[in-house]
Amino acid sequence: MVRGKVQMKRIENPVHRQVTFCKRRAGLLKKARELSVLCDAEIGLLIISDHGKLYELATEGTMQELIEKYMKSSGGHRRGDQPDDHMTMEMSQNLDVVKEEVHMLKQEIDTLQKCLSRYMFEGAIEVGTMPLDELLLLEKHLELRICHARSAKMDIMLQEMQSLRDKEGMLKALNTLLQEKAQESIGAVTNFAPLVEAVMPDPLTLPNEIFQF
Amino acid sequence: MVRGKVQMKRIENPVHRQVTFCKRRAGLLKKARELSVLCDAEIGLLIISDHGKLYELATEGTMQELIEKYMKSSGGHRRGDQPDDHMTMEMSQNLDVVKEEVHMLKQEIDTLQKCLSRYMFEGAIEVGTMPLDELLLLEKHLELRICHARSAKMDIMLQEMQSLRDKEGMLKALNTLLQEKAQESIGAVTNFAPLVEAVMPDPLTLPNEIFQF
DNA sequence: AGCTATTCATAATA
DNA sequence: TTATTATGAATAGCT
Repeated sequence: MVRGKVQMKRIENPVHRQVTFCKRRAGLLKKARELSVLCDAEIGLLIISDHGKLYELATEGTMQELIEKYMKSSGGHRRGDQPDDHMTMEMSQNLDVVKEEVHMLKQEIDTLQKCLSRYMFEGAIEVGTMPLDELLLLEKHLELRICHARSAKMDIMLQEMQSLRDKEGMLKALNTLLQEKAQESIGAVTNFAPLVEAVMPDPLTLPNEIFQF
Repeated sequence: MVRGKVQMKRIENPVHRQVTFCKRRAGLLKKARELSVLCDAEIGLLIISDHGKLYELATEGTMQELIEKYMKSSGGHRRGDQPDDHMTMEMSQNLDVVKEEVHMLKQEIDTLQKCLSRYMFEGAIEVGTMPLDELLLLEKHLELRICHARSAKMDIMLQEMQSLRDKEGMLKALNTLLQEKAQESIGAVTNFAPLVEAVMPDPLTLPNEIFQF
């Protein structure tokens, strides 16, 4: 059963990965077909597994035809309007530069993801290898953060308490009013119990000491 | 809300169709990216709406590269190609696609960096805006991590204590040995004070209760 | 664009 | 692979 949110990173266990690949591939193909039918869209889907096996879906005609169509609509360039040599060279250089940039960016993302997952999840794993001074620093850092978190929590809870006290005041006023009205209409009848407090002790009027933070 | 099973046929109402197309297209692209990441698969996805608008996804490199790959692995029958023109067109399309990718990657880096700095340093800054449930979760998470850090610290300190006790034992043995030798060589002289303990009380022999954790 | 009540997809497991 | 099932995700119908 699905425990917790699924981590969006490569599944390292090969068996799990294979099973998940099977299932999600089926799901993806199904969704693609559904979108195609429901919304009258043309869809081409290529999936190459990590073992290099190819799966494909083309909702209308063949993949070849779809690729032809793609070439036409995505580029705007057709066979015929040839840019001159200068243009071609410039594009080629741009392409290299941009591809290089993509590579760098991907590396950066990789690093950041590792860092982040270390900070978010693997707190337990690497402390075993840390020297004492770093551990003391980490402990201090965590204590500080927990302090901040608790203080924020406290703020919220105090706000809520205040709002509850406000409600208490309003209810009490209402209570008094109702009591007066009741006594008015009943006249001679005395010792009429308060309407709200007669039912049960109002938790809002309990002493504040019960709030343990 | 979703009433009953969705009929798997073209949605006739153009507005509904457009809305559904948007939503499901986003969902399909997301699922495709997830499959690619989780299972290390290479995926190409082309969607052409009923109005002829093109949407695409290539998880690794460009759509063109993927199509090349597809051509090879699926049979490799192409029509008579004209390498020069084809090459030019491909580069031009590559450039657009790769630039798009750069944009996406930069956004991802931005997100990751924000996340990371939140986790590393700015614990105090954004907790003020977090809802109570997230705060409680954060507190728990931090408590767990501080537990691990403390346990690691404790391990190191216990190891050090053990090593100190070992040293204590060795020194005591040495002390005894020296004392015997001294008594041997001096002979008749009695009440010769132990060599080490005469200088100052050995801190290693103090009771263990001074270690306060 | 957001918001929910639902249906759907799927991770872990066998 | 397939089947099961507890859960997280996706989304249809409305605002």
